[in-house]
Amino acid sequence: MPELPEVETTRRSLLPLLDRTVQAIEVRQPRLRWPVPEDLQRLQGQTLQALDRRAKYLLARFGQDTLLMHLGMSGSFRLVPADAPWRKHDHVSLTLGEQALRYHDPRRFGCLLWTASDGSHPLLDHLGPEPLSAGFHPEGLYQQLQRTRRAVKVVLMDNAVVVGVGNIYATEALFQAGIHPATPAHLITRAQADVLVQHIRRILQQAIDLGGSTLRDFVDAQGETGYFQQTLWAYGRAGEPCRQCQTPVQTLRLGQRASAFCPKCQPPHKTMANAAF
DNA sequence: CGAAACTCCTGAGCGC
DNA sequence: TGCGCTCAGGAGTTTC
Repeated sequence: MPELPEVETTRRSLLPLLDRTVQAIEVRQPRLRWPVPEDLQRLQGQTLQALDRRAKYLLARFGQDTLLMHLGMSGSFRLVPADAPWRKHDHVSLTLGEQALRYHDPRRFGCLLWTASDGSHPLLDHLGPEPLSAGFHPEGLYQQLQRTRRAVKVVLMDNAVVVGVGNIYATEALFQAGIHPATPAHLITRAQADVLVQHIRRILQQAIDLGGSTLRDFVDAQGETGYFQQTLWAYGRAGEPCRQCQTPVQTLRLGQRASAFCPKCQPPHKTMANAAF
C-alpha cells in the first residue's frame, strides 16, 4: 500500500522518462477511483517535461496537459519493453520511446485525471504541509492537535493536518514516541508534538532512503521491492512480542482501521483509565 | 462546522 | 480443491 515514501520512490524511478514523447496510449480498464479521462489520447505527441509529487499524488507535466495520478492502495507503475505482454490488472499503458509505462492496480483505488490548465485540481486544494518540508513543524502540529478531541492517530492521518502519513507511518511514529494511538489529540503536550514531528520526519526519510516499504506488493517502476518492512516495530505485529519489552502487541480500531500498539511502551493516557483499552 | 460512517475494489487468509 | 466468509485500507463523499 503506497504511502509517501513509495510514491516518492515511484517518482524517482520514472525520471528516465523525462524528455520522451508519448507515441501511443491504451486504456483497457477506465474504471478506477474515478473514470480515466476519455480523451487521454490527447497525450499523443506530447513530451514529458516534469514529474512532481504533492502528498501522495504524482503530477506528470506534459507539453500541453498535466496528469494527476494517485496509486490508491494497490497501484504501481512499471516501465517495461514497449511490446511486453499485459499482466492481469494492467489498466493503462503509455508508450514512450522503446518502453511502455504500465499502470497496474488490482483494487482500482487509484486515479488518473487531468488537472486544470494551470496545474491546479480540487483534490490538491486542501492539503496540509509536506512532512519533510519546513512547513511541518512542532508548533503547527501542536496547534492542530489542540483543536480536536479525535484520537491522535486519526489526526496524524488527516491530510489537512499533514500529508503523506498513512497507517503504517502513523503507527510507527506513535510507537517511537511512546504515545497511545487513541490518546485524545488535545491532550498531546507540546513536548510530545515535538517528538512526533521528529519521528515522522525521520521514519519517512529513512523509508525513502531505503526505497519505500513493501507490505503487500509494492514495486517501483523497475519491479524492485522495498525492504523497509524489516524495521517495523508495531505495524502488522499484532500478537507478536514488542521488540522493546516483549509484551504482546495489541490492536484496536480507530477510524475504521487497525491500529497496532504496545500497551506497555505506549500506555493509555491517565484520562483513558476507564475506557476499554 | 466537526466527526464519524460509508464507499469504491480484489486478493489473502481461514474454516469447513 | 473449492466455497463462502472476513479483513485490509486511501481518502473522497455522505450523513448526522
